[in-house]
Amino acid sequence: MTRGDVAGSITRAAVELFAAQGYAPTSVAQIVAAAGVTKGAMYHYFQSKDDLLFGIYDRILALQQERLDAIVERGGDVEDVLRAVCEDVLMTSIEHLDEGIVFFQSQHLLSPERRAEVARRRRSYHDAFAAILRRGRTEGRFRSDVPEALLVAHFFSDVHYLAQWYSPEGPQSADTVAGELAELYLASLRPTPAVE
Amino acid sequence: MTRGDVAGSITRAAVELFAAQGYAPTSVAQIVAAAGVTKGAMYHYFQSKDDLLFGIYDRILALQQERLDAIVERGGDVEDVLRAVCEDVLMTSIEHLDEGIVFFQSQHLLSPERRAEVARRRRSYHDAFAAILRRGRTEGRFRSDVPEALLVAHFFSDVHYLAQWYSPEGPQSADTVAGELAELYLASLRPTPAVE
Amino acid sequence: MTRGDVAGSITRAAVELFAAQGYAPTSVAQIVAAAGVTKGAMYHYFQSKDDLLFGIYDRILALQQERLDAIVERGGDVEDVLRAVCEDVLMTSIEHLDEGIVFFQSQHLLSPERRAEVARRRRSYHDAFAAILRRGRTEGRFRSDVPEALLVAHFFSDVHYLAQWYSPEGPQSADTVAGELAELYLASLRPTPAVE
Amino acid sequence: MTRGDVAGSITRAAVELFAAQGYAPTSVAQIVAAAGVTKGAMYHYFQSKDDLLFGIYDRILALQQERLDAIVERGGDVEDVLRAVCEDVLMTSIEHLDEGIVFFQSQHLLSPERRAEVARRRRSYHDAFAAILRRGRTEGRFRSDVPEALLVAHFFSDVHYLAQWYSPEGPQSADTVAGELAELYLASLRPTPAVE
DNA sequence: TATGAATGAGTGTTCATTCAT
DNA sequence: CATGAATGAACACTCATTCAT
Repeated sequence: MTRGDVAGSITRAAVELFAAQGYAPTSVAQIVAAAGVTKGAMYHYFQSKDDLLFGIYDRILALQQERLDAIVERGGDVEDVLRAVCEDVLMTSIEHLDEGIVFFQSQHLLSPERRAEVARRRRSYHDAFAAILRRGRTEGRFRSDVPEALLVAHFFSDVHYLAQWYSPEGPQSADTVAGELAELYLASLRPTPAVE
Repeated sequence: MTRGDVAGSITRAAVELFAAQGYAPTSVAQIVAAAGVTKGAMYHYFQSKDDLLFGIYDRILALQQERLDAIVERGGDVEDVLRAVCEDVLMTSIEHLDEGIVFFQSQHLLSPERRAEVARRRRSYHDAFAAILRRGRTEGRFRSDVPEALLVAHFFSDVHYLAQWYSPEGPQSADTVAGELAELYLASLRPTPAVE
Repeated sequence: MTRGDVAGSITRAAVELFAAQGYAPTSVAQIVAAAGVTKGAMYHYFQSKDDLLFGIYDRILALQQERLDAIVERGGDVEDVLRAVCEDVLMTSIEHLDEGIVFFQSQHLLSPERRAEVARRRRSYHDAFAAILRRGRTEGRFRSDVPEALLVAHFFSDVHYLAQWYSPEGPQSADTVAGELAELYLASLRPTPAVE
Repeated sequence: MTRGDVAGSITRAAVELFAAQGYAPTSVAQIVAAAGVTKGAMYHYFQSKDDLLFGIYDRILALQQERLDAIVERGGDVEDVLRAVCEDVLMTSIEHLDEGIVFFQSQHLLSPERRAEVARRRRSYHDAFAAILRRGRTEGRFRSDVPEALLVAHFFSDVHYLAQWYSPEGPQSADTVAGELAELYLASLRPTPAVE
């Protein structure tokens, strides 16, 4: 392994182990053994086990915010933008299933300060998502009879839940699943006929 | 506390602590202190910390299966049945938010045998839910262009996610949220117009 | 089980378990389960786990002292008496192999007072044995060139060791082994030729 | 204590405590206190309390096998060889009385795998001893009217029993006792007169 | 006599982290 | 940069014994 990739291989080993066993039951000894380095080396690159965990959150949050910003930047028809965002988030989540498992399972194990930091960044991410919904509602394209927060939650629940049931080895490809879930979400957003 | 409720008070304390801090970081000492009993007493009623955790799963699984069975038993229009089931599951989940947090966060910490037992019972629960979807599709009431498993996941994702965002102290009542999420779900199930 | 045999069945279960696993690793719960009684019942008949252990020593010591006294009482040629004693001790030990294991393995686990009591009674037992040796030496029948205590130890070592190697399922019967070991012992006692 | 002797001082403390109180009643806390180290240090060098116990067996078994092999290697008159072996085993046992106590008292407390390993090595040690007996019998020097296994047991019973009665503070020196016990053993091995 | 829930001090063991080298 | 011996506080769990019934 080339120098400089030490931190990377430690992070990779950590994600895999945290996803498989959970954060708490995974010992630092297991991580360094899996990464093929010594404890001393790990503590050279990371200040603590918590640091390792936060690093995972940091990467995912940065990645997702960046991708969403890029799509919004491109502009276009609001439904097209939303569909693109949804499919992209879903695809990205499927590509990083392990990180997703860790993300949703271990939030409460972060140190309080870092949990707050993660919450802040997720909120700002959800806000960017909500802004698209708001635009669609203003344009009369999305239903306005349910609270915005609930619509946001309704989408991210699918993202969250992917790791619980989706398997890359299963019959459905990642794009298919991403497309279908996005479609279901958009279907539920369409304004209901006047009578309803 | 009345005599005989020792096991109950231990379980209640455990649910609360597991939900707030996670299973692993919660010590048996904390649980018994919160329940106001001694370690010895706890180990008189439960064989292990894992036993305590499994007890929580056991109760939720039994409760949910029972409620779903009762609604299906009553019969009626398929959409009405499905809406009733969805609202009931969502309401029940809101009433037991702590248990829900524990349920989805700590599955991997159960002993392997018990994890398998939980998986088996959840599968049978999801199967009963899927049977309703199947009936609706046969009757032409629900869309047939996405896999059944994905539709099941699309619903339970909302149930799962409730604990992540819903707060009883928030502006929305439990029934409102349950009604709205059920409505969004049913909206996404309706057959798409021919042109789509 | 008839009333009054409760203590007996507890003792039997205890001997078996102590012999198989040792005193310390055997829990009171195991003993009462094996005996088919409750803890309360056990503590009705025995004051403590130590009491149970001492009961085993008490029975063996009483039995052996009694048998040795009876044989000495009968009198006769000193070598015949000694041979009879040796064979009897060996036979009795084979009949109570489990008790023997417990006896030699768990002495140090008795409470100090009881350990002293056991030591006292063993000493008096060994003294009675030594008295026979002394008579044989006085009569010029046994060698006098080694300390008496060593001759006593040389015999009881065989008794002690039986449980380490003898199996009732093995090829040799109890009497054969008892006879052979007694013979070896007596052979080593015979005065050495003048030249030595 | 010089650095690097940590493991040694732990082992020494353990032998002493195990011999005095038995394995089970001796706590790891007692051992580390006696050795003047912390629990963490102990668990750095030993995987478990059982590991500590097995280490004691391992050393004795290796030492004894080695010494016996060396004596046999030298060759010579069979009775001289046997006497040398017996005296050496007895002397070594007296020099390591504590280890001997632990050896015979705590075998059943080893983990099953390790108990099997100890049994295997003791058997091979006894086999080497039996080979000398066999040679003596073939040469007509030792009696052939009792089973070989019983002759082996008859010797090791004395070794085993030493810790029960011999005290270095007593009147007899180690060599005297070793010499006398070896002599008694050899006396019992000599062929009986023709009439028998 | 007998029960069994309850005690509480104690057990062996783990583990994130530190620090002299 | 990296090591690995050492720390020490915490952990889940056990168990002989008691006592109200």
